Amino acid sequence: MGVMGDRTEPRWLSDGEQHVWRSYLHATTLLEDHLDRQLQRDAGMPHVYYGLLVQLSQAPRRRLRMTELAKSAKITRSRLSHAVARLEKNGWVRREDCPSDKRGQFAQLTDEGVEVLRRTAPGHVAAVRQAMFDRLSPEQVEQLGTIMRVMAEGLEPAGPDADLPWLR
Amino acid sequence: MGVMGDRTEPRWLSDGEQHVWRSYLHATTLLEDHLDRQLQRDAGMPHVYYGLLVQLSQAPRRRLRMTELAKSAKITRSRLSHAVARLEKNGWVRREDCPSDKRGQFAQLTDEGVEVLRRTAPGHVAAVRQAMFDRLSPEQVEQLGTIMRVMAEGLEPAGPDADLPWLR
DNA sequence: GACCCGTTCTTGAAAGTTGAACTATGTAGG
DNA sequence: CCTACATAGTTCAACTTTCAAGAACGGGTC
Repeated sequence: MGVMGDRTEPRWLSDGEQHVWRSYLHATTLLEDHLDRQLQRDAGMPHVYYGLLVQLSQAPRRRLRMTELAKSAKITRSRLSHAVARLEKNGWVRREDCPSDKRGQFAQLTDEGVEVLRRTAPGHVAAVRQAMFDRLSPEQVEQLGTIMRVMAEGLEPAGPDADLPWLR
Repeated sequence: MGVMGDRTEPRWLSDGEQHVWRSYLHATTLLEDHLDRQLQRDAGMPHVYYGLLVQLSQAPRRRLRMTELAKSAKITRSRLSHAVARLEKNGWVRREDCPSDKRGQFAQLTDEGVEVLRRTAPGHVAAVRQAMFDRLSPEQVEQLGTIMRVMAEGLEPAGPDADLPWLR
């Protein structure tokens, strides 16, 4: 295969593959919408913001540097800045200067933030369970885990030659 | 289990389940981000908008009623209105009045819209293939299809008692 | 017709996201 | 010290999404 200007017919998806792809899109968008609405209603924030609180709650001293939080939540620093600003207004997160690096900021989960999680986590887990784990057999759960890990490997940013595909 | 005010300890996710859930979130967000960027770069629109053009391209006379298009793309009518307005500005979609129902509108794919798809579809398919089908075994693809279908069933809006869970 | 109710689609404002530009700080080399 | 460059985080403008009205039509019923 040439690197650029490849004029050969692309390898379209087979009928089966198309069907799987559509099912994938269907299910993932429905689930993300469902969780977004559930959390917006019960916790007053979108799913991504909830994920930020969860990350913080599991970090030592319930705080993380902005960049680390962005990486673990797989969002841009820009997006995180806006998100933390909003969560700060709600009183769920507090910013703290990093003593060792004056550029740095910690995002720290407040007690109120912990309380929000304590109050809303059960409903969220129930939603996840109802949509996924209560409907799949143990074998399917295991298969799903394997499949998702494989897919993630191929998409890992800065993964093995991720930005140097011409070297493969 | 009580219907409301259930004070029993919620069924938290097991370690294995948590791991699968994280892999799922990780993979799906990475893939969606990847496709969004790929299409924004190569086609000048986000993934959802691209999906709208695809739906239209497969419809008879390359047109659909707004509500049907919204349903098949699983987005709200409001969102679709804004999206079609944007696609119309690009010249890729045209609105047409419905003769039989004066409230109705058709969204019709223009020749330019077809051309955009023709030009960008190969790259998009390649991205999907590279992220999913080239990395999974045929068995895994089949497993994924089954799993996604099962999950979608449980999330289907207006599905079996979807909004009446207390009757189950 | 007049009324009511449901459906179709649009609109406007607020919230969220993106990518690029920008500030401030750290780090390495001369 | 000074320059050059990298890193951490924010900000701005453009764009997208959501939510709550709202405008217009259709299909009854009286």
